[in-house]
Amino acid sequence: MSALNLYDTATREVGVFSPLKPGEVSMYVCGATVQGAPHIGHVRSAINFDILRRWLTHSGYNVTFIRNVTDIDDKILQKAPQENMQWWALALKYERAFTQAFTALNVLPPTYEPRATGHITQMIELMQILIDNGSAYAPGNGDVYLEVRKLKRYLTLSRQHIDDLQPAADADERSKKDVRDFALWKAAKPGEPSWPTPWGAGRPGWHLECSAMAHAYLGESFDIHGGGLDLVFPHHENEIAQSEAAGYGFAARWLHNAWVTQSGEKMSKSLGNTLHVEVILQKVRGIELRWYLGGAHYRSMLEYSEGALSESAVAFGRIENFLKRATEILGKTPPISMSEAFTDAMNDDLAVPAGLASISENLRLGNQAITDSDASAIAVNASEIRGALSILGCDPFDSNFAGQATNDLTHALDGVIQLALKERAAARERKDFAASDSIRDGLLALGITIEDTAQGPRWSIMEKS
RNA sequence: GGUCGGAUGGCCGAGAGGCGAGGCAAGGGACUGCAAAUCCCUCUACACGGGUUCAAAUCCCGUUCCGACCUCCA
Repeated sequence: MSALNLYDTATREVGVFSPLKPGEVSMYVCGATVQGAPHIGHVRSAINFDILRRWLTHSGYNVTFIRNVTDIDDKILQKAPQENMQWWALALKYERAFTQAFTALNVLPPTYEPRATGHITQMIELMQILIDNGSAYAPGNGDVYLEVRKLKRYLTLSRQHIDDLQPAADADERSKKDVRDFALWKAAKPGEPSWPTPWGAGRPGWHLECSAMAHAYLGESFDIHGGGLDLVFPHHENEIAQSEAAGYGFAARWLHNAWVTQSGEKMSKSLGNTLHVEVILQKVRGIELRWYLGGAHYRSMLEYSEGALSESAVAFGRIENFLKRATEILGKTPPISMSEAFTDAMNDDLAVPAGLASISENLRLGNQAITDSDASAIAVNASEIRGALSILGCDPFDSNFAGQATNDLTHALDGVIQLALKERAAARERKDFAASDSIRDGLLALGITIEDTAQGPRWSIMEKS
């Protein structure tokens, strides 16, 4: 079996993944700033890292997966009065919206999901270390800054040079020693929430929380730090700066997912071209949206289009249909197994598109096996498809997606349809095709499709398109 | 100005020196009373101009166009 290779943003190379501790993987992924409803770009990121996590777990690692929630920041404070809410109520409202979206898309809950506001103590401890060792300074107005010129190295992840950066818009901060210095802690303005610190009351700067929380749950060094490509600078650079200045090793490997775009442009709140998960889920099922978003390579931009989404949903339906038929023929849910082709694809920096090609091959062979009534070939291909789908988080047998499959109503419905099919069979027997077709058309009008197979007619309920 | 990504067939989307990933659509065929589903076959590529090489979509140089980040972002 091939070994897992992963890209590293820091080296810009794909290399063999070997964890710091054998058998254990520690992962920190930057989660949402809960200031609005999740759009499909947000959940794409979550899905990408969920696939990585599932693959690591499948590969035998014990994965500790931390994904934070940023529940205090400028935008949250700014939006709260607009929605006529307390900032903390707004934050929790959108945190729930994210959780709901993740559940609908079968994103596994993280091992732990720390909130920034719950880790002020750890942030103060970190700032104390940074001030004590001279890396940070408090000018006395309640702010605390990291002095970037003192760092041994800075901007190595994004490979920029400090003097080449465009001057910041807020460069007129007089209390900063250098305009590039960034805030660890922001002094509270009147009416803003604040927490007391030795340097004055205020609230966390954006970057500090991730350094503090990664340290709290994963220690001084951990295996993988992930997030969206747009976090490379400044967020991740500043996390590195804080953590390394404190003497920590921090992340051994950096993974960044690319964006969902529309007309070539990144989906973002400021552009107003966002597509909320909630809205898309009125068009396709969660499992289909996940199949679409997870199908692109995580480092490739995914150009959203409604056509591509619905095409993708149809393609997924074909796979589901095969699994359903295979299950009927085998008389049991096919067990999960992993094909070599899919394994190799995933080990090659999570080459999901190559993995999809292997699923297509399984599907073709599986359908052929149904035609040939070759039960063992049906079983092999169904199991391998299920195995691949389970890693992609799109296993239709997954209890997160099941539920709607079998219940008393379906059972009753089956009985009713069987009655109709019996009438239809009789009509076909006497070559009264007008009658048999009117039964089929009648069922179709109710959203029930009839297919005649070698094993007899089978029915299914049409999915919403 | 600095840093970085991209341009592949009608469409979507991989690949990163040699065998044309895969899917959708299209055309043909098999199966079927007809459908549906499924299978088989066929077809169309690497933005442009140079170069390196026995061999370039892939490497190098240049050009054009698109996009991202430069302290709000997944």
